[in-house]
Amino acid sequence: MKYNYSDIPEVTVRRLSNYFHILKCLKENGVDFISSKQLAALAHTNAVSVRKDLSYFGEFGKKHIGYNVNFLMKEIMKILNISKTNKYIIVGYGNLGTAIAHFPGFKDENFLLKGIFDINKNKIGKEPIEGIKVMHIEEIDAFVKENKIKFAVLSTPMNVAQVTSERLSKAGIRGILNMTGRHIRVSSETLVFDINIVTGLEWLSYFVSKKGDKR
Amino acid sequence: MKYNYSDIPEVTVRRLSNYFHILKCLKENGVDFISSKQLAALAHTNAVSVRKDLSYFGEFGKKHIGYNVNFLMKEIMKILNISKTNKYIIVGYGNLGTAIAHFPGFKDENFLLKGIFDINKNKIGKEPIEGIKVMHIEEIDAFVKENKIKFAVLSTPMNVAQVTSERLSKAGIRGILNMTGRHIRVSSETLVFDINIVTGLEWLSYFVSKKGDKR
DNA sequence: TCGTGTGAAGACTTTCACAGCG
DNA sequence: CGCTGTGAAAGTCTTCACACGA
Repeated sequence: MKYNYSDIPEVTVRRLSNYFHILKCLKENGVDFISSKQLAALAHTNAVSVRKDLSYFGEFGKKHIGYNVNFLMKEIMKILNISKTNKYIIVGYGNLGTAIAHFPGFKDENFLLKGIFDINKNKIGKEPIEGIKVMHIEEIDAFVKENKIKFAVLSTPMNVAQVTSERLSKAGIRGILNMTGRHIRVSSETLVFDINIVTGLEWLSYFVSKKGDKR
Repeated sequence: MKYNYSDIPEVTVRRLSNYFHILKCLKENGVDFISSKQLAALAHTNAVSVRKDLSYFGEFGKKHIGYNVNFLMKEIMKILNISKTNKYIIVGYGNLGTAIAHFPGFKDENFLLKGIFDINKNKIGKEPIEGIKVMHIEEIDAFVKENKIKFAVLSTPMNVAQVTSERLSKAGIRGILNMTGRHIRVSSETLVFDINIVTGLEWLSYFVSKKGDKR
């Protein structure tokens, strides 16, 4: 069946990214085909959910056999718009920025780091990664426009999260991955995805303490 | 009205953690009272949702006035079970582990780092943070039991994520914050919260590319 | 038989609409 | 009035049940 993009649940998109990471892992281990049931088990969900999620975008499976791992990966990449390289920058090069710059997940997934920005004089000019220099934040605007950068990972200290995100939005950044732990408000032209590490522990704290109560 | 814990939406718990971070920020800025509408604006949601979320746990607001920031913070801390200190450990002390160990968000929120574990001989024995030594992963079991640690942040390389998480679960860890980017499967005794940075960029990639289509 | 794809039913969440109270 | 708390309606997402094909 054919769906309109507006019919597609948000959660589906997030799970798709999940499936993709699992498929990548399976491919590395030489798995060629996988059923919705097997994929579901690995993704902590259920088979129908997997099939439904995929069915929003097309019919990728073969009856009796399941899904071709490699083919399904390529289809998900098309859907997520990661078939071609997406350039991104890191803004705020402290511990977190360093971790992200070296995180192996990005390299294999067509996200290409193009620049790092900070305000610390001692960091600026250094080249922590082959070909990637740390630049002063004043240079962001020109750099983003010249290199047509769409995505930024925001890893500055909390107290400058808001002002920095506004600058990114004005420079033309279309998507901000906000890891500062502070909420930011930007123009509706720019999308924000929040990753808050502390929230993760709080969620665990709640559910661990509730275990034993009837559910 | 009184609700059973099983009636409470999962999303509500996650938003609660959000509200809490915002309230903390407001308190620092000297704000004493806030309406559901104001809080909603800061949390990227709407007023009814804020009130409904809170109403699952009690009646914390004052009509005509709104919510007392300090009081509401304390109530949310009770709900999330973070009124008393929660001890946690970091497992895998690479770039990401380092970033988490120094992340300011944890300290102010009653999450107390008690130990760091790795297998790298050059790291073991060091004391990167006052009072916190890096220990060998072999020591985890004894340490967790002796110090009654419930929570662990998993920041090892992907290829050892599964085996390490099993070890944590066996040692008695009740909640794992999984930042490895790999899916892990552990006994149902242990809860897992996944934070995958790459998923964030993929989500942004999808929605940025879909902007302009009717929604 | 085994596994996909999918309308329809059911469950869960959000939003509406309004009572209640300072 | 202005703002909270909450049943009920609307909307969204998940699960059921089954058609279909290898």
